[in-house]
Amino acid sequence: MTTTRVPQEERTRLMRERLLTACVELLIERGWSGTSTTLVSQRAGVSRGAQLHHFPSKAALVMAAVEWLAERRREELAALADGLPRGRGRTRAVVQALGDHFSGEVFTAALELWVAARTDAELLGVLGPFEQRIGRETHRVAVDLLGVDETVPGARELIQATLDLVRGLGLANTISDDTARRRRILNRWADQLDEALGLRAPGAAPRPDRKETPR
Amino acid sequence: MTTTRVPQEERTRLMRERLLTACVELLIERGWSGTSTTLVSQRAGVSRGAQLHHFPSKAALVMAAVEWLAERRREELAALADGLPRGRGRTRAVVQALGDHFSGEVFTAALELWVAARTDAELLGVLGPFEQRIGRETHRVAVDLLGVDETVPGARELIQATLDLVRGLGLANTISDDTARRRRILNRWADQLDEALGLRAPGAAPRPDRKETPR
DNA sequence: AAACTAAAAGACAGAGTTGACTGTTTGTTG
DNA sequence: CAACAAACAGTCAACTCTGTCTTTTAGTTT
Repeated sequence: MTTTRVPQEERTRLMRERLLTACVELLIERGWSGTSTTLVSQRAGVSRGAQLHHFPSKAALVMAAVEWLAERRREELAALADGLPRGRGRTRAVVQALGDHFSGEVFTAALELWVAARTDAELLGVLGPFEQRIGRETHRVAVDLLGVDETVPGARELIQATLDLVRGLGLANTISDDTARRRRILNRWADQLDEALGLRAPGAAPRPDRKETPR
Repeated sequence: MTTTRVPQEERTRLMRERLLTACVELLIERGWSGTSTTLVSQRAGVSRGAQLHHFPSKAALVMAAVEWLAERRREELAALADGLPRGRGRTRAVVQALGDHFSGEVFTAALELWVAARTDAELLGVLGPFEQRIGRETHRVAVDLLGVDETVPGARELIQATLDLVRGLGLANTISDDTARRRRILNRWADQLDEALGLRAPGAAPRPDRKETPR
């Protein structure tokens, strides 16, 4: 009599995914305080009972969302590498791409969690370690993409500065569309990086073959 | 029979001030979603009725808090100028001071409002113009303090980048104490600024000792 | 001092939130 | 196919939040 056979494992996976996407969508649309469990279940088209079955408390739901978002951020970051020019305008392209990444919806959602975690010990306990890991990974990606030699004194700090800058730009972008300004600032910044890190050798060969790390 | 004579004007001023400080304190301690009107009146030691008399709605209270905070930010920023060395380490000192400003409590409170405003049209309507004005003022202060010639192409963008950078660092500082890292990054960036903007006369020794800052 | 107005207090209604709880359906397993 | 467990549905109580309303107190004005 069972019309369609759906194994439990799959059903669970689907339910959880629906709830988590709904949760993140709400985070983006209505912010942390506007994301109630009731709304999440409504938007996900899931009954309250089912929701409470999969995530017995709001904390559980949000923590799962944190994990899920982290994965999304990682994916988006990885996709960043593709399609970037390799020669002359490399640095500018990389920096702009980072800027876009930190001005997207995924970052917005993360920002909501970030700010909420500041005053929510439970959330901070989960988010803290994740952010630390994501931070390190992002740093590595940036170093990779730019092809920077981190043993040069001060180079590491400049990369960190670059990442904190795009974070700041992302913050500014939440309130008003800041794209044009961001473009200008980041282009200038990229030039600065080129000069300071000798990616464009001062006076001569544009960036001696610093072997590009693959992937 | 009246034991202490307090004119109405003064009473009003005091009440409003108590409520606003309580509101901002709560913003810092419990974040936007943790700042309920009930809590504000409790913390201020003001009855619910009195609160509603002075601020007939939560929106009214928060809007007044926005104004009040803006004033505080202005003051803090103005105080920044004092006590900064004038000669050699000027740029570093200025940049560090900016970094500290954007990592303080006042910034934290503003950040809560900022993020909340993203998904709250009414709040955004009030905060938007304020932030724009404060942004412009901060930019001017930075230009002043650094003594930058903004007619130089690209100089303006570098100042903007500096401010967005400290904003990003401020954001990072909310979750974990980031002081040491911030110091390093900003020192490095200050050197970069000196070089790029010719604040240190070209021809003089370009920063001989890159000794790592202690602490 | 009486009349008037602003300030302050606190109770209350209405809406919304969270999570517990009971019952029903669906898949899995012996 | 019978027994069992997981998944799903929906109601309910306790709590919190906001803003209205009535009442009392304190300062101002004539």
